[in-house]
Amino acid sequence: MTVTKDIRTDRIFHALSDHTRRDILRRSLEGEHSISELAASYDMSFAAVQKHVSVLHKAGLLTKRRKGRKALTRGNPETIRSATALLKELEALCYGRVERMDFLIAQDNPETPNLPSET
Amino acid sequence: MTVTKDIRTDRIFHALSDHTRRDILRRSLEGEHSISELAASYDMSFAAVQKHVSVLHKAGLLTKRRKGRKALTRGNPETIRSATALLKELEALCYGRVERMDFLIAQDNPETPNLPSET
DNA sequence: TTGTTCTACAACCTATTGGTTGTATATTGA
DNA sequence: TCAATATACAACCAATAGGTTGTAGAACAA
Repeated sequence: MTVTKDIRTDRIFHALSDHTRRDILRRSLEGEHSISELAASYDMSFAAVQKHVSVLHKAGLLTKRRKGRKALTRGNPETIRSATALLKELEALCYGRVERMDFLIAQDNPETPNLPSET
Repeated sequence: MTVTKDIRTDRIFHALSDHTRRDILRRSLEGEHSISELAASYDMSFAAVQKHVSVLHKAGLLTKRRKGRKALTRGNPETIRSATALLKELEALCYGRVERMDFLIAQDNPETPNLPSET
């Protein structure tokens, strides 16, 4: 995997890592919205929402088009699909391990796995 | 969607937004690895890799188990699947829009969509 | 024309991230 | 026993994130 592709992937997942941005993305996937229209829904300044839109835009998760004085945002399913594909690849790696474990069965590891306690 | 679930989702995508962490996750999905074993592969300190593992762990993307003095990491496919499911939901929203656009066809928007220039 | 709306963007502030080094502790092997 | 290994974790630092306010310009509506 190339460095630039890594950086693009970093940007996509970073953009998805904020729930306000995920919400903006959801709405932009359902239909076009102006930034001020979006901004009205959140308890933060217009500029803050504008920045969130910018992060999504730079990640390629949404496109913008001008309509008069409005900037209409629209979700870009292509980019979401590329992220989904990457996650599917990760899942596939796991399946690979399960298969391999069929061969290496009855080995050791009785210790209980350890997920962090919810905080 | 509840706040705590939002926070958990934030953590998952944040953990995925760093290519070193994605690489650690890949390897941990293929099989168990000790932290020092992982750390040997990256051009950064042991402590830095340890922090990356911690981020993945807190996001629920991997589990840890003790084996003597080693801490063995293992990828957790369950969490990856939950992230995949969320992205699939987003994609579905988009399909909804396309359908709706079939009804609202021949409206306006001739302007070209605008993705940011690659940087 | 003039006021309003919508966007863009700079400057600023605080919290978080992603790295570092250093110290402490448990486990292993000779 | 003692040195080496593996981890955990604290303290620190520079850069980035996520918010704010303020300013400026373009498009619209009266």
